[in-house]
Amino acid sequence: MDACAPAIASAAQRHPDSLAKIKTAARKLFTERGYHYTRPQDITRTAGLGHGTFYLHYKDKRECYFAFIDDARVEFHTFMQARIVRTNVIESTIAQSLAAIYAFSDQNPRLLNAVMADEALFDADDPRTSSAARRWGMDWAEMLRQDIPATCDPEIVGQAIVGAMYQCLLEGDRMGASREQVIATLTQLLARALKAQPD
Amino acid sequence: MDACAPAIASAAQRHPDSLAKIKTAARKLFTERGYHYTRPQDITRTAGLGHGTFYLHYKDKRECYFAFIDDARVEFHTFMQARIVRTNVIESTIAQSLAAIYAFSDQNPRLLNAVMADEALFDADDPRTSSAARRWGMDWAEMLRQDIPATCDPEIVGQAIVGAMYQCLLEGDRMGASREQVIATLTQLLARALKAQPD
Amino acid sequence: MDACAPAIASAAQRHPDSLAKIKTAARKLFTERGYHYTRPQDITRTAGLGHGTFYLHYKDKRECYFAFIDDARVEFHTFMQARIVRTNVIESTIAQSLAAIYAFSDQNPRLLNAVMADEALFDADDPRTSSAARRWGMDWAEMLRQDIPATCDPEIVGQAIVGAMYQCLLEGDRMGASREQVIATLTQLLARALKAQPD
Amino acid sequence: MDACAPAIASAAQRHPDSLAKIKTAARKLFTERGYHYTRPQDITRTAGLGHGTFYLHYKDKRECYFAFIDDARVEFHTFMQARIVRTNVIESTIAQSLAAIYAFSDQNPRLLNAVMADEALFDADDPRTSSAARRWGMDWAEMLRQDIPATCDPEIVGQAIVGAMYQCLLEGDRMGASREQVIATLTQLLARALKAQPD
DNA sequence: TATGAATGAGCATTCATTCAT
DNA sequence: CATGAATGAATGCTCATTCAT
Repeated sequence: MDACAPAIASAAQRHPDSLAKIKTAARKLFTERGYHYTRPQDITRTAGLGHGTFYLHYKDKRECYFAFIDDARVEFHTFMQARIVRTNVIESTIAQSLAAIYAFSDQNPRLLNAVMADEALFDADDPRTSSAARRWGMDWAEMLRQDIPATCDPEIVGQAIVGAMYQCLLEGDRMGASREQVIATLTQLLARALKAQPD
Repeated sequence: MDACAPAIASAAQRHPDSLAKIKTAARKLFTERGYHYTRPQDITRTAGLGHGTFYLHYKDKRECYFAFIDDARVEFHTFMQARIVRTNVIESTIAQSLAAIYAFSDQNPRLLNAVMADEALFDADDPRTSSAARRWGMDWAEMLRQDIPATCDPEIVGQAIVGAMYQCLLEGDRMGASREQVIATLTQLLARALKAQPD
Repeated sequence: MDACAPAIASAAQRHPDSLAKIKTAARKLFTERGYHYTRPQDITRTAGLGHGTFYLHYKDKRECYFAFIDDARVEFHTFMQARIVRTNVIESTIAQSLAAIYAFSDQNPRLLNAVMADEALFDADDPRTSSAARRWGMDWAEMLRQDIPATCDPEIVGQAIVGAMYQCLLEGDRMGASREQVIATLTQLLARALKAQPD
Repeated sequence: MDACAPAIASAAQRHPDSLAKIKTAARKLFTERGYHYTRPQDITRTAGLGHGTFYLHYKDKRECYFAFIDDARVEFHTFMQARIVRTNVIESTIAQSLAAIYAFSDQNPRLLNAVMADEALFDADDPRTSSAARRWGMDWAEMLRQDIPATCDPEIVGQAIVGAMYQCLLEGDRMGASREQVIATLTQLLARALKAQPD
C-alpha cells in the first residue's frame, strides 16, 4: 500500500504547473487560429495534458479566452510603459512608441489583434472589459495633456493616435512601406498635429 | 401577343426576390450576431423561406458571408464617395468625411465593423480582398496628394487618417464625448497634421 | 392572343418524348454511378428537361429505377436469345454464349451488374422480380435438359453455369486473362461437366 | 504494491469495449440493411453508446464500412481454410467446401453478400482491396493445380468454381432445391469438369 | 490533481419531392 | 405537358463538456 504513495505523490507533481502550460498553449492557438477555430482539446493536447485538465482551471472555453485576453492586455500595457520615456521632444516619444509596437508585434505575432479586438466575439451584453485600445489611448492622453491644444479633448486625441498607429501597423506590411518609413512618416504627422500652434 | 409577355415574365421567377430576402436577412444577422453566431437556418427563417433555399443561392455559409462583406464594402465606398466634396479647405473635407461616417454608422449599425474587419475569420491563405481600410486609405492619399508634405508617404498618411477616424468612431460613444466634439477635435488635429508647415 | 397558340403548341411538342429522354439519362447515370449517387435532378438535367418532368413519368425515384432494371433485363434476355443458336455441339453453344455476354458488356458497360444484382438495394420485403440470374439459369436448364445427367437438377446446373460465366466476366479483366483464354477455358470446363459420362 | 495494479489496469479504459460494441452493431446493421440504410447513429444506438463515440473509432461512416468488410473477408477466408481438407478425392473436397459455405451462411446470414460484393458502392477509383471472390478463386486454383487440365488457366477455373458455388447458394433457397440436392448436383458437376479426361 | 473515453445537442448541408406558373 | 424555385425532413459529423477512474 505504502508503495503506492510515492507514485501518487509524484504523479501529482508531474504537472505542477498545468495551468501555466495551458496558458501558453491557449495563447499560441488563440492567436494563431482565433477563438472559434481552437478547441479546448487542441489546447490541452498542445500543452501535453489530458482534456479534462482544462476544466480544472477554467469553467469553460470563454473563461479561458478572457483570461488570455486579459493577460495579453496587461502584458502589452506593461511592455509599452516600460519602453516609453517621456521626453520634452514629442517626436522622440512617438518614434519610441512606434518602435515599441513593432517590437511587441515581432515578439508576439498576431497578438495585437487580440489585444485590440473589440469583444465582438461575444454578445455585447457581456460585461467585459472594453478593448485595450481605450486604455492605451488614455495613456497617451495623460502623457500629452500639456501638449494638447486646449480646444482638444485629450481622450479623443489619444484614441486618434492609437487608431493611426494601429492601422499603420496592420496595413504597413501589406503596403510596400518599410518600417522606417512608417515610423518616420507617422512621427512627423503626429508631431505636427500635436505641436502647439505657432500663433 | 402582348397577352403572352406578362405571363412569361411572371413565370420566370415565382418569388423573384428570394435572393434579395436572403441578402437582407444575412446582412441583418451577420452584423447583429457575427458570422459564427448566425446559422444559415436563421437567415432563411428571418427571410421567411425554407432552409434549402439558402443553398440555391450560395454554395455554403462562407460564400454568403463573403458576398455580404463585398456588398457592404462597395456600399460603404459609394456612400463615402458620394458625400465627400473636395474643397480647398481641408477642414471641411475632413469634417464632411467624419459626418458621413457617422451617418453611415447610424443607418447601418455595426456594419462598419464588418467592412473594416481584417479577414481574420478565415485562414489567411484565403485569397480574399483585403480589408476595405486599405482602399479607403488610398482614397485619402489620392485626395490629399498635393497637401501632403513631400517627405511623407501618402499611403501611410491615408492609413493614419482612416485609423484615427475609425478608432474615434469606435470608442467615441464609449467615451462620454459627443459627436460634435469628436468631429471638431479630430478635424482640428488632422488638419494641423496635414497643413503645410509655415516655414 | 392567337400569336401565342403556335408557340404553346410547339412548346408542347418540343419534348414529345420526354420519357424516352429520361429513360436514356437514367440508364446512363444508374449504371455509371449507381442508385444512391444518382439524383432525379441529375437525370432530368442530363436529359435536358426540367426537374418536375421526372414526376410526370414516375411516382418516385424507386419506380424509375425499377423501370430501368426491368428494361435492362428484358434487353439482356432478348440480346442473349437472339445470339444463341442451339446446336448439337455443346461447346459451340457455350462459346457463343460467352461471346454474347462479352458483346453485351461492351455495348453496355457496367449494365450487367445492375441486371444481375440481387435487389439488395431495397428492403427484401419488396415484392420485386428476382434477379435476372434465375431466369437466365432457367434458360440454360431448358436448353440443356437432355444433356444433363439424370441425377442432376437442371435448374441447379443452369445456376452453376450462369454463376461461373458471370464471375469469370467480372474477374476476367482484373486477372491478366484475355477474353479468348476465358472463353476457351470456360467452354472446355463446362462442356466436360455437361457431357454425358462415357460409361 | 499489488493494490495498485488492478486500479491501473482498469483505469486504462473505462469501457474497454466500445469499439467491439460498435463493430458488432455495425456488422449487424450493415448486413441487415446495407450501407445506405444504416446511419452511424443507428450503429451507436444499437451498441448502446452515444453518437459521438462512433467518431472516436472511425473517421467517417465509410471507414467503418471498410473495416467491417475487411473483417468479414478475413473471417470468411479463415473459416473456409479451416474447414477444407485437401484429399485425393476431389468430390469430397468440393462437397466439404459447399457444406462450409452453407455453414458460414447460416451462422452469418447475408454476410456473404458483403464479402463477395464488388465495391460498387463507392467510386471505382478507391484503392480498395478487390472483392474476396478473386482470392477465394485463387485458393481453388492453388488447391486444384495438378488436377486441372494443362490447357486450362487455373485462375479462370478457380473463378468459375467460385461463381458457380456462390450463384447456387444465392438462388438455391429461391429455387425449391434442398441443400443436399445443391451439394450433390454441384459436386458431381464440378468433379466431372475437373477430372482428367479419360483419353 | 489528472485523465481521456464518452456524450448528445447542435451544426452545415443535401436531396427527393411539390406546385404555382 | 413542362418547368424549376422552393421546401424541410433527414443526414453525417463536430465539439464543448462531464465524470468514473
